[in-house]
Amino acid sequence: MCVKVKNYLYQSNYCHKVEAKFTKQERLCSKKQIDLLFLKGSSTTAFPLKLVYMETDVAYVDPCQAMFVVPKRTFKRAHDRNTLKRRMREAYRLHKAPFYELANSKNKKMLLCFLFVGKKIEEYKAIEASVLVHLKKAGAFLNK
RNA sequence: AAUGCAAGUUGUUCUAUCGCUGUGAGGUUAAUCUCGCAGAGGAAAGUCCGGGCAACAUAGGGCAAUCCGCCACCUGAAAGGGUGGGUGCAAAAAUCGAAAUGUUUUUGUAACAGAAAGUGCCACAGAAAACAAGGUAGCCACGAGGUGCGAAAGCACUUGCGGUGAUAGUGAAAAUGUGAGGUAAGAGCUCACAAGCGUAAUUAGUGAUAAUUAUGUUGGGUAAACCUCGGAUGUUGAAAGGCCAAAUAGGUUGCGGUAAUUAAGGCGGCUCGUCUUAUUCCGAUCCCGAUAUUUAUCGGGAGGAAGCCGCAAUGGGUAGGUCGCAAAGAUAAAUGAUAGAAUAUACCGCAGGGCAACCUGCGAUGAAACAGAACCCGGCUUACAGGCUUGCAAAUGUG
RNA sequence: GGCCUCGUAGCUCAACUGGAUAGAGUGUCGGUUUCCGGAGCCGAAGGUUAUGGGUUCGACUCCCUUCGAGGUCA
Repeated sequence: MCVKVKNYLYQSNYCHKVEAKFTKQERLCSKKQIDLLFLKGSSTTAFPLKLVYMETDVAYVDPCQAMFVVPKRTFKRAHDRNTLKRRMREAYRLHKAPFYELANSKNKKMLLCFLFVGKKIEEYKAIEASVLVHLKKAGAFLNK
């Protein structure tokens, strides 16, 4: 009995935690899909970031896949690029849950790509704000 | 005590929440979940060197190419690094001396083998930039010519002739320096001394090298120009290389079918293959004949191929997976984000001490340098906030 | 990850085997010509030869260091 209760608890925890996870399946890795996305996807900007997005019907995409890009042209140092990517990923991870629910309810699948357009290293809060704006816009696209 | 420069060393810690990568155990068919463990530097950087490792090549030797280059010892697999010494150059100080110079000491510095094997180059200026050579500067009046005087010998003057390479001049650099002889004037032309260099011998030293003696010689610089000498290196790099099974359209080969039949006999390794004879078949090719409209159809002969379909094999291409691969380890590339707290230093404020520079205590602020592994090691180079240690520098304050 | 090439006026390129004020076109500025503009003609400015060292009497050139740009690989 005890084990069953424990398992139940774990499952309930899992339901809460899955909202804030970012596993490998949610990352956009396939080169073909990336090429497609940049060919056919539409885009929006809100200052430090730019979002390129697109609908798909690929089987292995659960609700969405996302990737984060910082151009080497503006940031020469590897560690600057790393910090920016980490901040972007973190912001997306914490705020993606409502977007996922929307997508699941509409039965649609999305590919997302966040490009860093700014030329200075931005603080976490600025990035978080722009990610929120982008997610709202993508949600509006889903609603259409 | 503070300031600057150089070298060495160090290059935050703790808690909470939510995560990331790998891995072990457990549950589950599996996806995945839970728990535990591990997870970025002194340079991970530049890729400037040297290895390991891998594949290929390889009788032996040479050429080419690249790298290294005073000596001894220590360290290292090697490149390299360290300590000490030698030589050259530069600076400073001391000393001898009238001075130059020399000697000694200290500090810094050197891609520090060879320019006397050979080739090339050395702008402009200058006579000349290297087997020497020489002018309307200068010096000379010996030789040659001319003029004058003179009986002649000779003397004097002179030179678009001649001699000279001392002086001046050029240049980054000018053929070793000083003195004497010598001479028309001069010149290593001769001699003495000194200096440099080569060779040989002896002595000291493990050695680089130094000293002495003998003998020869006066030969500019450049090897970070080619080059010579000595030493080292086979070539290519993880996109190396091994393994795996799919899909796609070609190529080649084999078998079967489309359509290649049947019968008899011979031979062999005898459920099969092959040969001969007779018979049958043919849509591709060639030849002949007939019909008709260029084309097409029909008949006969030669000939038994090519094409198409299926299966299998083979080699190459496209695109993957996995091993290589790690007590960090991926392949759109992890090692984090947020919140709170602690402390070092700097700055600010207040108080105390001190003649002063400054020091001590309390409060507020609260990590902010350079920078992110991709096969692994060792070195080199470059970047670096603040702390600590050591050395040097010039000037100031106090005692 | 390995390897290779390049960096010169605002721009595009020269400068021989080290030799002297680094040159040409274009652009800029000034003058001239024209009623005005353009074109033409004349003249001028503009360079730390990417950076910092070294070799040499002398470096765009040779050697080393760093920075930046570009290319290439089965």
